[in-house]
Amino acid sequence: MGSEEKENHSSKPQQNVLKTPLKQAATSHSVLTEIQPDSGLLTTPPKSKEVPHGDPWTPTANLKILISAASPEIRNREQKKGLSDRSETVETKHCLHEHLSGDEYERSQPSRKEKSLGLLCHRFLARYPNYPSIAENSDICLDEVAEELNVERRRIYDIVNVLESLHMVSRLAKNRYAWYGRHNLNRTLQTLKKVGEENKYTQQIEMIKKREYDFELDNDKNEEMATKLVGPNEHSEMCFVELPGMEFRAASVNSRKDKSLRVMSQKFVMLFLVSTPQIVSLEVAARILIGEDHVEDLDKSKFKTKIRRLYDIANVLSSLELIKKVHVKEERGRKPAFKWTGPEVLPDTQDTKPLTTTTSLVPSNSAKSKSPKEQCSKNLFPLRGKQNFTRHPSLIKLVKTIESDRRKIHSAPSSPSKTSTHNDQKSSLPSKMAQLAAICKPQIEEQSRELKMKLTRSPLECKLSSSDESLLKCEPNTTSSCQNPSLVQPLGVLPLIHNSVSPVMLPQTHSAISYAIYLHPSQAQTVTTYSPSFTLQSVPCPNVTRTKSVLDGNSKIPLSQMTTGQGDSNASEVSVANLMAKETQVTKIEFTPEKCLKRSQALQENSSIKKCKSDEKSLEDVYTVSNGHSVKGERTSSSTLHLKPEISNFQEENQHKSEKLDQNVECCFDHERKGLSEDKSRSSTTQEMPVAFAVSTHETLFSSGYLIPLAQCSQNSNEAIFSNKENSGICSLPHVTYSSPIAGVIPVTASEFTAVNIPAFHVTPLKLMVPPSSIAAAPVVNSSCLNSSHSNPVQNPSSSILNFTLQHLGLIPAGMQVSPNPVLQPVPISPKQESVSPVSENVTLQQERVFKTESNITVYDLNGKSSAVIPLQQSRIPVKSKESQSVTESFFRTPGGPNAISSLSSSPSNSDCADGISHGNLFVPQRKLEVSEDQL
DNA sequence: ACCTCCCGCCACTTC
DNA sequence: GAAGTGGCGGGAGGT
Repeated sequence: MGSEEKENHSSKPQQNVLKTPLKQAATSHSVLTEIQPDSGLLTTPPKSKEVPHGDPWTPTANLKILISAASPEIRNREQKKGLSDRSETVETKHCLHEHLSGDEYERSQPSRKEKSLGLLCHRFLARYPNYPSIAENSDICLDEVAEELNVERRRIYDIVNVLESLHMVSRLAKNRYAWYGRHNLNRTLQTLKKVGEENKYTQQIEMIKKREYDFELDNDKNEEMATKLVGPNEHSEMCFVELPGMEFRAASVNSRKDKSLRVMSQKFVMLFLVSTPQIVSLEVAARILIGEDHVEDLDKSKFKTKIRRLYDIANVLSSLELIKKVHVKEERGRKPAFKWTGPEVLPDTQDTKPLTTTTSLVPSNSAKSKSPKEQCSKNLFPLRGKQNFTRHPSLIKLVKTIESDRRKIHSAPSSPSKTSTHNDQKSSLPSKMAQLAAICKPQIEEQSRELKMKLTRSPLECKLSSSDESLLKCEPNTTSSCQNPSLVQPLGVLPLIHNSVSPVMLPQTHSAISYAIYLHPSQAQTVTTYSPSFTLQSVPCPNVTRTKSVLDGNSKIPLSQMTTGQGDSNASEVSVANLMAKETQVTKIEFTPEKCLKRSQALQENSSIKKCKSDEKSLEDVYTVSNGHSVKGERTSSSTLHLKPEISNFQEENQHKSEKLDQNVECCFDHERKGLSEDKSRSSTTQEMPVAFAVSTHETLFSSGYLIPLAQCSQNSNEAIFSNKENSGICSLPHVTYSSPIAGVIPVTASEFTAVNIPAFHVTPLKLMVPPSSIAAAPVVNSSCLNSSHSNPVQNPSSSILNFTLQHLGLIPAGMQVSPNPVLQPVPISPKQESVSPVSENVTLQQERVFKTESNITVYDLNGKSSAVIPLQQSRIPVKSKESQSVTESFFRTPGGPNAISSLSSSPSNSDCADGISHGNLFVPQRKLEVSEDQL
């Protein structure tokens, strides 16, 4: 969407974080003007107010404003400079009014329609990139936004709440949210779909429909039955479904969250995802939502209120192009309904496919495998996160300072729990993390040194201190790195990552058990030879994931993958060095190993996946071994959660693209591909990887029954290399939890991150991030030892590490070496996966499923033409539509976007599922419904 | 008359 | 007590 473009510009770098909302107001106005299609406010904003006094740009207010809008940096500057407070803002407005003629002013005051939430949401979305790069600072200051958009903050809450339900934003603090864009969208949708399936929404929908039908027939008995049937599922619904890594924020919001728009929004989305014709009428949705709360009281007022809220949600979802309005025509008349136009969600993939599973499973598992209640992030994550994190002594001081600074800087997060706050911040700010790391690293290092000198060194401390640098560097990456570029969102991931990754695992060879090899960070530094060739530079969060690859003992691992992973890591690093200038997101590189690991973890969590059990065990073993204690439970879950979602996205692609390859491999490749293919410009693509490095796909099968996260190792190695002092200078990051065999696990508190983050706000972020785990792992191998077959300096470390690892594990003969294929190639993104293209306007829904049913839903296009016939209810025997009719989508449809296809494509699977669930016992009379699309 | 849904009151939270 | 959040529903604009 156009939003993306604008977003890219508008999106502010982290620096913006400090920006004062008010100050920007002037700027914001200008921005608004640009953005607002409707607004007649093209006028130049008040000069004096718009630009901070000292601001050099002041003279050409308009021009500057525009520029500032386009240039985050400028805006940031302005913000920093600006001291304006509310009064200023107000004045600015007044000035604006003055400048405008009466007519203009009136025009500026949008009509009711122009004030619609949907439109507002569009403007809001236009301010941020769909796929913000890690480097980009995507903080959302509600005050600023409200001013810029010239709306009351209350409205912004409506938008933000819905976006939050999709994990497109998360609350960082009072008045501040972090913008993730669509990075997490797929994950979220998958999770929601799973939850929806678990909640048997399909059944509920059918029950409600049946009820209605019965009601029409004056059959009250059936209605009662239906109600009862529906009732059982209701229980869990009120919980807010969170993604791993995102949980803290959401949970922290407040006690009202359960009733919040967020939950409603999620449920509403679930309804679409689980229903076969992905059309949900407001009435049904309202009833289900109400039903969950109280089935009995469907009183009109409540129903009305629910409908109102659903409109609010629908407007936002429509702006996101996830749904579009249609009308369902029944005998009674036509009812407002919405049709899912968002990306196809392949929830089952995870379960079905172990490989992909990793990714998909993680998120889904967390949400799905567990009861809805369990899913509630509140219950699950917060504690873990906190518990797991232990603040390194050396950091305490720094942290305190930072925290104090932070308080000064911005209001503390309103979120209830302080702990949550820490977590939130950590998780929420991947990019920030990187920045912070860069900023803090030196400080931390110094402090750590001092502390070391003074304090008695426990082995752990030593390790930590030594590893700090590397760790710091790594973590951000790790977090962000989450294999999927899309997943890059650091926020959510970080916390988990820390947990999971941070533990440094010592290589242990369990003959039969798959395991991850982790080296102690300290070792890594010590042992690792710094390779100059690898220059760690501020890189937009490299996607390097610190994954421990756990492979299925049985599964074959193509060396290529491993190689690929390495290559990726290398490539990512290299690319980083090369591309840094560009600020390309190249850094985002996914590592197969991680995916694998994640997947395995996910599998563990997800009992449903049977194939992976062996993997799971292996993973557990790994964790156990690495940590020395049973950390796996928590960490695994957490890590799994984070990873899964990310992976899931790729999984989808993988499934489509390469089934022949080992799933793990596929995942990796896909990720790589995506990563390679993507540019910033392509942010629109679902998968955010701006730059992907193509890794040679040659499949070398690793005969050993073990899956070793070579890629990770490689990464690690590289990272480890970077971890050297030189590197340390470059990036610093908060620690993650470290586990040493001896010391055990040293958790780093989320607060640390937070603390670290604060400084970052001020400082230009360094982006190089390396997963701690990777670092840890890498260190073991000396670069010298490793370089056996490395044509590229860059690659060498990874490959060497890989070989070393393999040999060490006995997976490969000592003499044998595996070389990573570091071929960097841009990979074209499959159209399908490109979630959104700004430009797209009309999408044709190609195939609607036609069921052999008496009653079908007719889909009408905007013109009132029936474009498709859709079975109102899922029939047991779906027949693929022969008539695929196109429905013109009025809004910002992304042509290539997954949406069009997705919904349709997904429908079959959904129908299947739905059939299984819903049809199993219930027979729902089908009525003939007509669905017509309305313009939004 | 009904559909939409903006608007803002006000309760609840958090600081 | 102030500010931030956001539930809630009156009621107005649209159709």
